[in-house]
Amino acid sequence: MYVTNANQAVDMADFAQFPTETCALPETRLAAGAHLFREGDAVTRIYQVVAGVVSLNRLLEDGRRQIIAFGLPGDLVGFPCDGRHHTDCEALSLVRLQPFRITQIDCATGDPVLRARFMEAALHEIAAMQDHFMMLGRKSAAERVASFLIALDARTGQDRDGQRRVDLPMSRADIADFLGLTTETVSRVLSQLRKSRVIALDGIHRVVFLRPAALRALATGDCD
Amino acid sequence: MYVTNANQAVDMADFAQFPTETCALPETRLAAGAHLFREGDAVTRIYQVVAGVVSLNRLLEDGRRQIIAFGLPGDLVGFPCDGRHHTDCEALSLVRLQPFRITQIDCATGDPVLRARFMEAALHEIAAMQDHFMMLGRKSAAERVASFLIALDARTGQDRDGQRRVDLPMSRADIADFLGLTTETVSRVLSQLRKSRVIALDGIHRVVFLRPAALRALATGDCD
DNA sequence: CGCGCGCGTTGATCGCGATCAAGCAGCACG
DNA sequence: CGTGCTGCTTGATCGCGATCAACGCGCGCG
Repeated sequence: MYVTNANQAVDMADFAQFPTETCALPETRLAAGAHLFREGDAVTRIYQVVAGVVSLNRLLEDGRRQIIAFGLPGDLVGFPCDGRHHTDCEALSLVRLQPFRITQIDCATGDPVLRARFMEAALHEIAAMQDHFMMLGRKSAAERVASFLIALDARTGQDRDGQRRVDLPMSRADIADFLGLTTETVSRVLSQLRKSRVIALDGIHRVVFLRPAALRALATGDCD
Repeated sequence: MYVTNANQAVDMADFAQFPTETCALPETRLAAGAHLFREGDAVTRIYQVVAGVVSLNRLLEDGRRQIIAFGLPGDLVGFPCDGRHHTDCEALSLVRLQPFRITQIDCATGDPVLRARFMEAALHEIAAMQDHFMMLGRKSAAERVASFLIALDARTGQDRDGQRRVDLPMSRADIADFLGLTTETVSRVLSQLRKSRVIALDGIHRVVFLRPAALRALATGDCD
């Protein structure tokens, strides 16, 4: 499920473990920057991300962008509504995808086990989006960035030398558009966290958690 | 389909038209201010709002509140995630509700038609939330209020003397918590729209659209 | 009728994050 | 090796919406 908070970190990877007979469609690849689908497109497939990262975007006429969710390995993307996609989906890196025919989801026909999984994924996505709402509507810039790092850590964080490390596979602009901020503000908050020894930056795209408790307190607003 | 934008205004009222045998549960009522369920509660029922309005809320430890959605007549509320509710649900007025057993939704057992309706409702909710994201992340205060009025009009607006009218069944504080603003800002924006003759206020809880086109332009940011 | 209370409105000020701008680091290219 | 480009960082300033405060209005109640 989508990058939003820790309790969403249910492992969906077993989706891919369905026998290929039920999948019936070969894995596809997408280069960084390419679009998997766009808002308004008719939905014929839904996809499970096998490797890489995608973003689900909404655009306003004047160019303002909001990233609804990042799709990480295990996530399902492409939920239809009235047969149409309601976001753009863009690859942020080289992405491998397992497609499923939308007809396999329809209630009349289709595989009941796959359908149940699909339902479960949709309900998890709703819960994940609810956390994201709190972030966008009520949290400060620092709280948003801290929440984001913690959510990403819960999904893809690694242990190394007893410290948590997390890769940021997306640009600062992508993070900003996800959090409802600007790239400048994201950069400033990360610098501030670095200066106060809460995190360290190991290159642009890797964060080391030096004081995870402080980060967690910041994320939930308990720091006052 | 929660109050979010016009293209969500699919009529869900036919949910209630299922023969009572499939419902099997009697309609319930809830007084204004009472809670239907709270975050963390085990999910045994989902509910369709028959009359009145409910809000789905998230709270932060320090009291900050975000309203995820308003549940208007026809809407389904109480989507489970891992068997738990992930929001509070509070009645904003006297509410009538049609409960459904969650077991009727499970894939193994349960009514397939009801299950398909439930799936459709969940997918619509996802799409509606995506619009709300753009609102919270990227729109100005005036754009948020205008978008809200237009979305509410699409759901519950009335024609009267050739003018659209819409009731606001919730308080200014509820609107503010839905839009990620403060009550003062909501009040100021409404006053501004009134002074510029875009809307008129017929009492505290009713808005008349004087210049719907201007309101629509404001909502989408086309006014520049 | 007087009073208190909750909710909404309006005004004054503050501060966070956006905006505008400059500089820097990494990297592909000839 | 130099050059240009792109993405990230940092600084200076601005403005929107939050905050703090006062007031008005409707309404229930003694």
